[in-house]
Amino acid sequence: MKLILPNGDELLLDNGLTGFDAAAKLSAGLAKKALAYRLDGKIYDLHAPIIGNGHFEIITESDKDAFELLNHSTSHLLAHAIMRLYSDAHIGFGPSIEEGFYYDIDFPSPIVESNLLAIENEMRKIAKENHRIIRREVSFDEALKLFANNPYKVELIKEIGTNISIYSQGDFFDLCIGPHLPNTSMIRYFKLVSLAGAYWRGNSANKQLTRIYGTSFFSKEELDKHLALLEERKKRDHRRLGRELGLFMISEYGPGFPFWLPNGMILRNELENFWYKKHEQEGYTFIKTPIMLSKELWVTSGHYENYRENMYFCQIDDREFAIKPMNCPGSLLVYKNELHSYKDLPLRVGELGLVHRHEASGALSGLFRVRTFTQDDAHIYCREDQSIDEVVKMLKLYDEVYSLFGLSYHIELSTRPEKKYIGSIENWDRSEKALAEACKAIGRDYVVNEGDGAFYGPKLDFKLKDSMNRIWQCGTIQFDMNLPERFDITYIDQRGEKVRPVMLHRALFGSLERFIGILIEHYGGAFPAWLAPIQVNLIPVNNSLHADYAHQVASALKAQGVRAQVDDSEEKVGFRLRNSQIRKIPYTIVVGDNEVRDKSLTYRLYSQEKQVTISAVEFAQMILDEIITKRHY
RNA sequence: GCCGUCUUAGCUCAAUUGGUAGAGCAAUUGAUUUGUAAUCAAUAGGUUGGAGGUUCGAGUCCUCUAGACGGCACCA
Repeated sequence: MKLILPNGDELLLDNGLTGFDAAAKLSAGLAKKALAYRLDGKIYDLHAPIIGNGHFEIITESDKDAFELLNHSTSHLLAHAIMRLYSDAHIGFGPSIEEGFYYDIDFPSPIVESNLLAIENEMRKIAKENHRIIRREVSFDEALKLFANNPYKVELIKEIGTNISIYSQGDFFDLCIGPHLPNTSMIRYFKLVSLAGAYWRGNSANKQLTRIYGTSFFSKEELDKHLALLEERKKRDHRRLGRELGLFMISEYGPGFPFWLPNGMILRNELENFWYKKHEQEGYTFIKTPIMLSKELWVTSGHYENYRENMYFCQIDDREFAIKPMNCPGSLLVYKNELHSYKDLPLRVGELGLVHRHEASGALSGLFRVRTFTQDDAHIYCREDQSIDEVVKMLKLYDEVYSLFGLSYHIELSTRPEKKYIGSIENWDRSEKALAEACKAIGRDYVVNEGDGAFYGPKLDFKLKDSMNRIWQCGTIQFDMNLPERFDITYIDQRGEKVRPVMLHRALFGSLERFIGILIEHYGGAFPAWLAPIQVNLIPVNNSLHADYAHQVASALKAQGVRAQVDDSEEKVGFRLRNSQIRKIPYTIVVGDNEVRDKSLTYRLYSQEKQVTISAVEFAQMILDEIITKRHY
């Protein structure tokens, strides 16, 4: 066999030799560190004979796929330990995931978090027993016999049919495609993190199994670092910061219905003002449609038929009303309120619309998933030939806004569902192409989410990461091939004929609530000045000598729109400074004799120790500039 | 909605095998007037989420219920 190494060298091997042999031939040192090998992009176990020629590489700890290999093998180690401790348990799926691995297990009686330690200890024991991890292929019948007492594996075997591979280590074996590490002793630094329920095969009609999450690393340092990160994330949790900073609260009298507190309102209003201004510049007009509209409207829109279960209803006199779960029908009524000419298009109509949706109780989570939220919605009515341009405009706007916050995101293009869709395939193809072309036009990559479009049209979704690395959909751009028909909207073209316009739905923040939740975690509560509830906190050293000056400065700043306050409580400077830091106020200013004498200010930034003294006038200029440009200090 | 865990003062947490609820911070009051992350003292604060049950006795055990948390399912 002729193998091409990463550095371009060639390695000639005899037939039947394995990855181990190749690694040993390359260098004894490498053989020790080898985890698996890669041949033409595909990963194989070290035990596996190398078959064929191609690009060849030994995978070591530094390889991009090493983490996945390790964690997948650790999930097997977990299953091994479970089978030793709970011989009547049945194991399901056990893959590696982004930050580790999990294994779904059907326990005859539930286990609790405190059991994890014993399982972990058993895992360490097995790892040290130094078992070779071996792959072999078995026949369908043999596989059925091996897993006869595990209904989950039997189900899988029946689906796989042929070429069934199993991995074994010591007395444990599992149905698995692999690849795996060569030996259990390579698994050393891991931790079982949590316990949860999960439906077998992700289907809520199936039984719920117990999912054990864990994470595994090649060194203690990496593991410790990861565990420290988990702790840090807890500190940044927007629910905690929301309470500590007085941004919002959620009462048990209104699960999923957040209350906005004074500090949170400042942040929210700033965001809304920014949103209005930005969209005005982009040629949008604005409307506000009623929160409650007659049921018939929702029958017309199709929401009653499709989403009745998640809508709130009420009765007024003898008529049934629904609280809006979406803004589109309202927007369409506005569109139909007058005739439109082709000259009016594109029509960009924005609405910060308050919607209510009955989300499942178990789905609620802080501001991320709520039952009432404000969509920064807009509907664009345009001619078909304008649609790509419109999408390009939006993509640029989205990119500009997300970048302003320093948020990273990725785009997903969701295409026509296999069955549940309306409209012609031809229309779908055209719309999907328009979205894809718009992305290409601004050079943005996107992931295709096959068949994940809404029933009425394809969409681009913008996914942002929170501090827990959880991905949340925020922005969206959607083609709608349903509502224009249902509401029979038209415009008059050059020839005086009625034509159906293209309707695009879009939201940039998605939900203001969710977006603010993400911002809170993203900034760890230390907002840039333009969003900070209090921007400047002045601390007079001696209240009877310096407070007047502090108030003068504060008034001057306030007159220019800066949110400044004076903390002249009867406390030591150190104590007031500490409070200022805890509240994460961007600028804390201490004024004493020197400042009063020189008409200057000595400030320090949040979380920084450096003190800077400048004139009061200069300071005002500086912070105003920072606020206007929305810079992060 | 489902699986599991949890709920004690505004917050963070204590309270032996069931024996009748404590601390720190915050708050209030008083003293202190302070130069870059916690001045001192006093006071007040709780039907232990709610309802029911077992028991001589329940924060602790049981049942129901509400809410929260970690996931899963869902997310127009």
